[in-house]
Amino acid sequence: MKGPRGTQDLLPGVTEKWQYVEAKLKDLSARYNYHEIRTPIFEHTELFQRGVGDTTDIVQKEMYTFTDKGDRSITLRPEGTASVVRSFVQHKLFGLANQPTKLFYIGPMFRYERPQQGRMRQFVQFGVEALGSEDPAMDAEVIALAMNAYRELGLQSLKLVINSLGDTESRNNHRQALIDHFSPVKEELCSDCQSRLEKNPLRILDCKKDRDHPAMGTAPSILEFLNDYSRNYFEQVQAYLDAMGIAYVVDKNLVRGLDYYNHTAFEIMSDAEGFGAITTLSGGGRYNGLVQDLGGPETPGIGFALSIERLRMALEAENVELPIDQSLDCFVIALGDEAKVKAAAITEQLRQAGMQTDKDYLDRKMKAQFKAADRLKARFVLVLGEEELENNVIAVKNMESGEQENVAIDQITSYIEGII
RNA sequence: GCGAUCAUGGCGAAGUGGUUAACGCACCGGAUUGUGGUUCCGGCACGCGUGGGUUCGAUCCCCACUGGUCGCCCCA
Repeated sequence: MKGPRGTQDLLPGVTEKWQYVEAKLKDLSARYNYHEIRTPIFEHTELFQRGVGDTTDIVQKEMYTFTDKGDRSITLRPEGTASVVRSFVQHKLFGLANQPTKLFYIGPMFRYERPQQGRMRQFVQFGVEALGSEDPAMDAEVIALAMNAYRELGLQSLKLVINSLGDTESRNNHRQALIDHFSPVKEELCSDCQSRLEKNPLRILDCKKDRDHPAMGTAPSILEFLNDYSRNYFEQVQAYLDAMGIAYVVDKNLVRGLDYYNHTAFEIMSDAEGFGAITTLSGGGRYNGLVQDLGGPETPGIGFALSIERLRMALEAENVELPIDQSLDCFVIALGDEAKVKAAAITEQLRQAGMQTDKDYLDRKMKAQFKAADRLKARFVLVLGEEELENNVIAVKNMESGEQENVAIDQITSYIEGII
């Protein structure tokens, strides 16, 4: 038996790394005053159709959708924002005293795709959403948080790319201009671009095959279509980033795959060696119309999401060692039947006193028990044999120094507490 | 969804149309009747992703399926 395609089991040895990363992200969120929200991993299919957008790849071909026993169309969430906004509206969080509402989430997402390194059918995203503020400083805060998530874990080779998609008006005007621009030469474009023309004309600008087509150079840029408000907003976001000392590049061809984005869009990519075709670590942007689209009051929002899998890939690509303590305080060795019983009691006593303690359960020879203790990185080995039992002591060996001494059995816990 | 490639013990990795499927690491035991290392000796795949087919006979040939990886698409 194997797990379904595109899924993975996280086993002891790596779960510790995940826990470390997750704890870091939660700590980071707390410092920026973002609070955790947990939403269901499945939702009504309609939420994503309306929220993410009917024309997106996610909705058109990547969703895990099924009908439940009550004949409802259900979808495993492919991303986090739609659910968070739905919850924000449903529970009327816009009415709370503290605004903007700053939320973070972490959990599994599902997309039906052809898996490869860094692209899973079930993957874990951490993301934040700030709802209720249309301040360029808010955009900068979210970007800063995203960058720090990587920086604080030790990553160096990062590239922050930003762009503005403008407000809805700017965006739609630009889209139409692109369609007008490329339609006359549609037949000369590659098949991908011909379908992009309807779906997502901005993508054409990114095409590798049609890079040299004459229409490329003359294509209208989004920046030309930004109205005054949009242009000014984008400039202010950059001013805030500059003030915070966050380096970025503006890429006017940066397009996000989800329909709800407007104004600020950004992506963080890894420059590290050994990254394949997939270099995007996280992405986000502003979505001022989404709350209203999902039935709430007109409320601006901005957020981003990162994949823990890709974050961990980046850590490995940059050879970042996470400071994970895998040692054990004590390992108790028993020799003889009588000692075994006493050793079990002492082990339990040490554990209750807070020591990470283990013992042998395979009736191994003393030598083998020492090897086991060594493998487990035990700091102290406690040996209880017939001699010790007779004298009511237990031998305590410091595995690092090699020193060993006998300690009275009824003193053992306080003795260990004293030296640990 | 399209194209390519791969699949042998816990891990890495040889291999051949035909008696007992190399080797390395790890693990277990012994040399060393109670101390972690080294060395030496021994043990460890009724089995070569799954299911069919070809054949006197297949881990090795063919087909399908499943899964991994890479590229495209797209993204996190």
